Amino acid sequence: MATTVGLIVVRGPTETPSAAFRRSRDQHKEKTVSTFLEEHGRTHMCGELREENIGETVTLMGWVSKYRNLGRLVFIDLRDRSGVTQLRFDPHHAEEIHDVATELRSEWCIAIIGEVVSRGANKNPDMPTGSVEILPQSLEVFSKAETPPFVIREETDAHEDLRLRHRYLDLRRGPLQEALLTRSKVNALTRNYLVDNGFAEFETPVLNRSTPEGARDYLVPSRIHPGKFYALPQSPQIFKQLLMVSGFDRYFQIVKCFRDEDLRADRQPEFTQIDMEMSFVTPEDVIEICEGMMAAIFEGVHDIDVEPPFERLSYDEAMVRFGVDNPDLRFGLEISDVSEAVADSEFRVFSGTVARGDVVRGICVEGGVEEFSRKDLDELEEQVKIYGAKGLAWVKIKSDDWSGPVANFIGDDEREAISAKMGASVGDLLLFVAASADVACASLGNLRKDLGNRLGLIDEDEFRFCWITDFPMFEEEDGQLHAMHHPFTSPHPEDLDRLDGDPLKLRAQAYDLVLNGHEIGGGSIRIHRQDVQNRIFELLGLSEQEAQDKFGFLLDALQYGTPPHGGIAFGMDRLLMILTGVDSIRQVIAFPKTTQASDLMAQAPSDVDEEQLEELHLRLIEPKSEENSTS
RNA sequence: GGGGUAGUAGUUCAGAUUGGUUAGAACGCUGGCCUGUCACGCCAGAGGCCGCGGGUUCGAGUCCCGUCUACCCCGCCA
Repeated sequence: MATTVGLIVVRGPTETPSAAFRRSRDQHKEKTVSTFLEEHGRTHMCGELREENIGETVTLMGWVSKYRNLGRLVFIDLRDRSGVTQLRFDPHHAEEIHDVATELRSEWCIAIIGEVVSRGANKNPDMPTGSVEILPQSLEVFSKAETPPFVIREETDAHEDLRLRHRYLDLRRGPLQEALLTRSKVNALTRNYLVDNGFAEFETPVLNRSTPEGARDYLVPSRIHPGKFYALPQSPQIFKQLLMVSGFDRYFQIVKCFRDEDLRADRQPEFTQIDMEMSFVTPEDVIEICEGMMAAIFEGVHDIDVEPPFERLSYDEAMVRFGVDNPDLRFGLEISDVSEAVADSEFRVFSGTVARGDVVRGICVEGGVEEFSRKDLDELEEQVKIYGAKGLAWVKIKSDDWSGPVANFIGDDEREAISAKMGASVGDLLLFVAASADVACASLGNLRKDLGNRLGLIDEDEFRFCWITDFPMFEEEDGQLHAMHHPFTSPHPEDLDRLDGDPLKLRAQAYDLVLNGHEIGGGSIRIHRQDVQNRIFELLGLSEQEAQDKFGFLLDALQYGTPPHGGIAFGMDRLLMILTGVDSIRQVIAFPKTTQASDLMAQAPSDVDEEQLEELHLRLIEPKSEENSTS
């Protein structure tokens, strides 16, 4: 076989590296097109060679991952998305190729043709391909590489902003490759499952009309209609309901959604939903389909059985026991309400709080007496203050007595009642928050999650699903009602004839799917009757005219024989974050944005030309901020 | 809008309490040596606007003020 040698920098004795690089680049221009790919096809991926391939001549293509020169013997780890194979360049086998190999550097993109041989006694048991190596007979350099700004290997300690600036390099690393390939797999599993269950995939508009409800919209100015704007969808909610009106029966879409709100580790301005809607269904039907879908995804990705049906909790029960509507059920540390037990307490903070109609709730940390120093407890107090708690009262139950700053104010009868309520015994640490129910829930609910992490109570390999049901229809803010889910959510059937009672007591036919403490999906049965829809708008303080202005086309559609329908949407990014065991959704998105909604690689958002603004009938009112002094 | 953490070689960090001659280490990079490495090893070398701007001072990486960027959180996200 002829030896092909492609673009190789062989540096002259007095030549600088950059001069050598330029010279070889210029030489490469003469050889305008490599004919390597016309003559040779890839026969294997780098991660798949095993002992049974010994003796075969293979063609591999990939990147130089690691270079080890032992003098006359050169080893190179060649990497592609499937893994790594070791190449051995030995002057005994091919002198010319060996000389060329000594010039290779990290991240050059190359192809080799060579024989698979056994490593004999030099096997590497830590590599899947560790019992074989390749003796290359020919080598083609497709392209050389500058030294990357950070080393491309499985584990990196480079800061995230640097990696985001060079995302295409970060994405060469194994963990990110796996995450994105898992993402692709979940896409395929989802489509297969839903299509098999009678769902059809439809696209809905991205350029849409702005609706004032909900999150802040991303707006797109219209060139053709001066002064008017499209909005990017926060979700395809109304369109999927219209598809039900049209009779498509079962719809799904894997779709980008946009919300212009502040970011978090699990929130990006553009994110992907698995969006579904079904006609003629009860919540049970939706839940069953979703459980089947989760089972298919988890079996396909991790080969594990998540064992539906999943546990269910009402919203009220979740809030009382766990303080949040997205409880992590992988550990205990449940919250107890001790308001009654401390109503007459000598400790005024407790009794005063109860007298005001607020609550005293606590968490019993089994065996926590030894675990927590005064400093630790101060830290925990800081944690609850974030959520508005004034303080964190604590008591250590030691064998002889209760200790802690407030212990003296708690009488014997009270102690007995508290212990009974919290299931406390000697050696336990009791933590209390006295506050409004909202603050007590938020502070203790989040404290509980912190404690679960801190005490190592969480089995990272466990996937614990839970449905939260019976959400309130409305929440109140400054005397104004807001829809908790969205204004098209149907009231609970048992509450339908109580629409004239206290609206805050109305329950919705809404359900969230929670996995390991993250809300991964939420949906509801929708209102399909116009009279009910009008009543809900009324409760929300929307006049008929306003409702018509905002949602007129949906209301019109409801007049033409609407099937009962309902659906759900899953947060694909959050689901993947849990599936791949990472702690931010940036790690499962190919090109994510920073917490300031910037793309550090593409440098978006950016300035635009005056002419573009003009065409769009826009004028900037803020003076342009000066260029960043750091950039 | 608010709270917290960080920013010093290409990278990850030390140096900061106590302002003082020439700002260090590791990894990476470059060169040399090395035939079984796989975090290869050994030797040598290059590499710095101490985020940016201002102030205090005889003198600032270090003290003060402002500002920018990244990350985490509260608010916000039907």
